[in-house]
Amino acid sequence: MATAGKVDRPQVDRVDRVDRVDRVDRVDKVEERRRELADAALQTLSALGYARTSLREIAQNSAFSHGVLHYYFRDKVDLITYCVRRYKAVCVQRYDQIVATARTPEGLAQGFADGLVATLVADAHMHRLWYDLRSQALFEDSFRADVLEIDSTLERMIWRIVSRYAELTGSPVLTGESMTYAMFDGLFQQALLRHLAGQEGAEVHLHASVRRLIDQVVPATSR
Amino acid sequence: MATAGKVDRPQVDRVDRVDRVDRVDRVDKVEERRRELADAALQTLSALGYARTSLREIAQNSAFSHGVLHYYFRDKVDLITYCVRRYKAVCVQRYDQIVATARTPEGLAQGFADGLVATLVADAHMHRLWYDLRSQALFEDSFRADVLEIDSTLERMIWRIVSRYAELTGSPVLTGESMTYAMFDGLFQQALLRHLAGQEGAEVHLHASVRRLIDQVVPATSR
DNA sequence: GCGGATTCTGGACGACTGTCAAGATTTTGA
DNA sequence: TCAAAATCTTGACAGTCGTCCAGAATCCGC
Repeated sequence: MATAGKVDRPQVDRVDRVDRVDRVDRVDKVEERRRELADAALQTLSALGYARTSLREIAQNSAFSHGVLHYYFRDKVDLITYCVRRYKAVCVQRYDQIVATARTPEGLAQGFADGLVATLVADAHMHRLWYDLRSQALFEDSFRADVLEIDSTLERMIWRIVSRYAELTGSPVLTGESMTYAMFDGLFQQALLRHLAGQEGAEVHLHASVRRLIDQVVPATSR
Repeated sequence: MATAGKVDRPQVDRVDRVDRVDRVDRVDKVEERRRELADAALQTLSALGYARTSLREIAQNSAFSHGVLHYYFRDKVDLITYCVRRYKAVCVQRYDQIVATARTPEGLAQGFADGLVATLVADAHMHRLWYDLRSQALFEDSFRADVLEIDSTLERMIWRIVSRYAELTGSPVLTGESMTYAMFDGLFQQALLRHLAGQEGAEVHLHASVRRLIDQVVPATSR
């Protein structure tokens, strides 16, 4: 009868070690199931888009029936919000491995451009979901806070790469954090639409324009 | 009984002047009603977003009942597609007046930045609809062709401004047509989200970053 | 002003939606 | 092992959706 959201156990008299471990296990289990359902939701959303995704469809892409969604999530907005947050986790881990390795500025720039093109092709459905949800945030303020937070995360991610590049070249970065992100995001979004539309040059064009934007944002030092 | 789409009149024996005028009048009248309904649809869509807009809601924002929509449009996709096309017409006329007047590069750059900020604030709902529909095109290929065409139109519009600016300063433009558009679009989209989220600095930040991007794309000549 | 074509209304349809709750099933703790 | 708690299934609910259609209302040439 109790919903999973509020993990309240009546007998909280003796809070010994065992009980605490139990509770953590319980919470972890609930959280794990939530993640499982959210992943099914993300898969469905990235395939159909926000406007055409129903709870029953999500449930069919999971191992459970549609009723269980209301056991782990208050309502649809709660589920989608959780999905948006989860998306961030998947997203950040994806990008950060790009920066870690490179030592030369050329290697970093090339690795960055390569990485963007690679994820453009490999994760196109996930990326279009992001742009779809961000568009929803223009209308529904339920998602807005989370979307803005993810945007900030991506912003910092781009900034880490660009400022690292500037550090390696010894030049300053001409644009601010958010402006830099906005421009790269614009390039990526354009490439995504073209890629999904089947335009052949999309990937190559993205690669070239990313390389060019890097050089534009941190000017080449003549040496 | 006949639907308005296929304007077929049985008696086409004597195609005289009067008949021809008649037909034109008929077509114009149907087209006018289509535009009227499409405008109601655009108003509704820009208020609610694609996912939450129903045909009945659109009809309520017009002077007609919901049945008439299927008299002038085959189905929902047909209506929305028509709306997307109509959006372009509204859109282009809006921007082109920005360029026409300016004579000095400074005037043009300032007018451009001012214009973008002005439309960001005044037409925020229309702009968020555009980004919403463009996101839909990532999923539904019904809209894709029209969306891509509108994107090209906007691309050329931006290019006209930037290349005119370059012409006035005597410097070349460093980036291509589509890359230039993508970057400005990224800036604008970021500003739109922040503006709708109520962040105060959004407009000022857009203005500053647009000015900066202009100078970045066509380098200042020292003279 | 009449008669046919055009335009519009409003209701009905089947399908689908989010939400909920009663009960079956499984897990858990003593 | 057994009862209670947690978890899951299933069916039902009140709406809303896009679509269609019979007929009312309007327009227009004669």
